Amino acid sequence: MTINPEYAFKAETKPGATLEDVAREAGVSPATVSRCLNNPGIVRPLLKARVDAAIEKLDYVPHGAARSLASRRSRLIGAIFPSLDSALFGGTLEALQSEIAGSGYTPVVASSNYDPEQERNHLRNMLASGIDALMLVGAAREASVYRLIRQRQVPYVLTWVAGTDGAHPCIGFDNRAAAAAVTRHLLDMGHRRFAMISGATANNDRAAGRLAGVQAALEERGLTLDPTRIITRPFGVEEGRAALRLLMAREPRPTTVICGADPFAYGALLECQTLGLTVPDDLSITGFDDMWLSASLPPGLTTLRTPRNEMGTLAGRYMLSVLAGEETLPPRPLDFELIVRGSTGPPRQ
Amino acid sequence: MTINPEYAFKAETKPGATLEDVAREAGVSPATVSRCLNNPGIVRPLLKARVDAAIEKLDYVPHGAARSLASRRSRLIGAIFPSLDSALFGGTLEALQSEIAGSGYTPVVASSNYDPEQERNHLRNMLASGIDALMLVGAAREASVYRLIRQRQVPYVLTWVAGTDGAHPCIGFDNRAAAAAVTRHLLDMGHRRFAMISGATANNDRAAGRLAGVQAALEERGLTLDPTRIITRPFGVEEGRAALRLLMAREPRPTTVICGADPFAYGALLECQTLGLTVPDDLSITGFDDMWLSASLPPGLTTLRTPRNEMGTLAGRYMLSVLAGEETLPPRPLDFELIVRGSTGPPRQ
DNA sequence: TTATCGTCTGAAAGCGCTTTCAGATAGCGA
DNA sequence: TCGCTATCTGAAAGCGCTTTCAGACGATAA
Repeated sequence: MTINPEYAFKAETKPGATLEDVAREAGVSPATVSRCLNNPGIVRPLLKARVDAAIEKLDYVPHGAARSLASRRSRLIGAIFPSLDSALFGGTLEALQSEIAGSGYTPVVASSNYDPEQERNHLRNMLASGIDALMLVGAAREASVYRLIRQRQVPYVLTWVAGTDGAHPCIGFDNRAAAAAVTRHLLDMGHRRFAMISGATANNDRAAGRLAGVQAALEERGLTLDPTRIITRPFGVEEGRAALRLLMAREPRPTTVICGADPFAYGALLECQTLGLTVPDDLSITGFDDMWLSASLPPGLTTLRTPRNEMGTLAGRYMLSVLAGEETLPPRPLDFELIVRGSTGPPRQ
Repeated sequence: MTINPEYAFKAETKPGATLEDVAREAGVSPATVSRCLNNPGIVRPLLKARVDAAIEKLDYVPHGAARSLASRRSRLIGAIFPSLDSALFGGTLEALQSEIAGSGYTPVVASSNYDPEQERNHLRNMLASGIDALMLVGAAREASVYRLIRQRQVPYVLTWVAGTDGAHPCIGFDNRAAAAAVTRHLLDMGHRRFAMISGATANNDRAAGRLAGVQAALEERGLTLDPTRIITRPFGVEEGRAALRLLMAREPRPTTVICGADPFAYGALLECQTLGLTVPDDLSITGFDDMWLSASLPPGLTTLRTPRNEMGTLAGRYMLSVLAGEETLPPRPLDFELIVRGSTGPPRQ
């Protein structure tokens, strides 16, 4: 394979026309060109046309850094996710991105790998690059992190959680209530022996909230979730599979397993097949998030659909509105929806 | 819920210490502070310590835009993906991000929704915000797009494809060869009646390459892929399901279905269950990419593992190295690997 | 026609940092 | 002790744009 020398770049300065060039070409002052760009309509149509022509002719692209410096706005919005390689947060990011793109903002993203230390580093980086606003996932983090953000006066919004009692602007849903809804669905069908496969709850208030929701709903009916019936694992199909095997190895077997995330449930369903268990007759299984396979994987996974795209969209809209200087209150907690499919049914007598 | 007034931001200017403040505090010149930040080691340890203390004390964070403007580097690397809500490109993004994070670069990302028009817009945006380098997926796009990039002298790299005959720096694998490998595996088992479920090939050279690879491998053995045996669909499980139903509705039925992406294959496998077909005895099925469920979904999906994380890592490394001014040649095409699992076997007599 | 007002344009001052260039300082040999 | 070189530091000039301020211009009213 021959290497085309055309792309043997050096790290050089880019030439490119400047606003001053455009001004000269159009026979106006730089100030006018700037106005055409940022506030057309304030400039006389005739001049505007001349400027537009000059821009076109010189193929002018404004210099972002210079703009940011002079205007004190970077047009960059930061977003830090716990992970990006699952479709879960990808949907939120995608939605956020489309929402803000139209307003000339671009997201800068980072993934923390569920590690507070990494999150903090990315945050520092982003603050240094002058992001105008920030989106985070979850509320559980050290107070010093929030202090850092507030000190820089960067508007921020937390997603995937709701109701921090007004301490932070949140755009999300109540994980606890959602998990309780799942649990009640099972209780109503007559289940009494529960087990749960949960994501790690340290630094993850979503997972913690879901666990707490299950426990609370059980206690409402005078039941408790035996700690040995709670398996905590990193998210993943194989992890769900292994967890289910563990749970079914001990008598008395649970009649239902609540999974804190869909991948766990996929694994659990598949393992039931392996173990020769019939779902839902031998065991009811529920997931969380209604990811792309939940409708398809037989017998269809009963799961809780979370508004993952909506959160991205609304978070974007919220930040844009704050940036526009509008008085904005974050919306109430978003709705979730229990999707009942074939994987849940009454327990066998 | 009461709203805490603490976060009723306005779009205000941020105060924050400047480099000059630090210089004053440390009793040195701004130039020295700048050097401490960008080129420590060139400055006397004693002074450096004083500066560090001042930075610490004032809680100074450098102003990214000012830096970019003065240094002509934004420390931003652009990445445009066709989509972000599948785990496919998420892995690449995640890997890219970790690779460049250590060097003080941050990715700015966008998703084009497989739409060239959107891709072009994002590109313009990114060029305007002064990205130092750019990662794209695939090679198929209008020449004018590449012209735009070259004109701005922005180093770029294409991923998920290989070998554009040296026209572009690529970090990826040969989709055509990969698909041919899958096909030969099936040919060697004795299959002769093939069908394919393919992603849309317009503006998607990965999908096109995979299709071409299958056709080429068949022609090597004197076979052809009947156009009516090729179903083209947007990626998705349900789409794969529907496509399989179509393919099996017509006699003579194929003995094997090659899927251009794993989600198709998941759908196909599930639909076989519905139709009462035994895999692989009645039908062999293959996927592409070895996504997270391929090992778990019974009977295990034979698929082609693509180096999706590796591409992110290497693309990041390549761009960093170009930015560092090193003479860099992009690596040879990356390896792929055929993962044989239970979903393929010899055709029934 | 002249005075007054409103609208639009241009001049110029930065935004906060990097980087060149020249000057200061210290170290060394003679 | 002096002069020279090698290091390190500081002064100052921008980087390309936004935005304030004042002035120019045309239009309207008297």
